[in-house]
Amino acid sequence: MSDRDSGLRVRSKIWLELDGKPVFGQGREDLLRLIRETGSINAAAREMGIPYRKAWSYIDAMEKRLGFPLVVRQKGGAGGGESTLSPQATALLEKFHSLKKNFNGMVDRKFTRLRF
Amino acid sequence: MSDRDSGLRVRSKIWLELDGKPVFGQGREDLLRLIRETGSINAAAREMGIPYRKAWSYIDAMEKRLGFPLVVRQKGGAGGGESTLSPQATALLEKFHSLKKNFNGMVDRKFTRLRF
DNA sequence: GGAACGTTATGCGGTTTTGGTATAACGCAT
DNA sequence: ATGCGTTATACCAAAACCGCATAACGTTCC
Repeated sequence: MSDRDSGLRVRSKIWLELDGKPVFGQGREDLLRLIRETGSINAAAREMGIPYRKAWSYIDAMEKRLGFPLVVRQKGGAGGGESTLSPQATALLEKFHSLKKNFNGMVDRKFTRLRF
Repeated sequence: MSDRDSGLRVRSKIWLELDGKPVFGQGREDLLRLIRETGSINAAAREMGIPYRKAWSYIDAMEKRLGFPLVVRQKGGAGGGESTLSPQATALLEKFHSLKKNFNGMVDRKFTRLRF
């Protein structure tokens, strides 16, 4: 190592775009995953530490861009309502997880250790 | 190919952080490079299609976080003034370029071609 | 020596985007 | 019917953004 560590760290991320606009990334993956676990948009938002409003607008924006439903919502009913993932959302989650896993592994091995 | 192309594209980027805060990435690299080429913050901003104000605040923020000068400015003088890159900025540019080249090559080969 | 010029540097309103709170709608259980 | 907790939306505040305007500066030209 000829370079002294200056504290600069290399970071990177991967996401999905549609027509040049971001549509799915780390934060959205976490959100969908928590909705699947908790069965509630509200609970998922709380657990992520973001306001419900933000979680809802995330979902709304994703669905509008993708053109198919990600979260099937039921308002009212037992417990006030609930939300589950659509089959397409589950599939997307699975594929993105695999993609991210490969990406992170590659990046960690080759780049993240670098110092400037 | 079992999947039909839905238009979703995989994208990724790499950048540098200091204390968990982003400090240098693609946009800043372009900016510094254009300043080196044109010898002017103003001209660089124009060429990037961003307001001078924004370019200036980019540089200011970077320098404050890094703790050393990136752009040596001279206001007044022949042509009204000029700006050149500090040796440290040139070094940073070179290192980041190399890093990005490796990163992009790897990503293009392994991920960008994927379709969802 | 003085005015002009183009650049750096900074301030200021108006505009748009984002965030958070408050409120309505809903439907099962009691 | 009433209560409850959720989804959904309206509304206002806060923050980021943009463009314009202005000042400071030093060489060049007259």
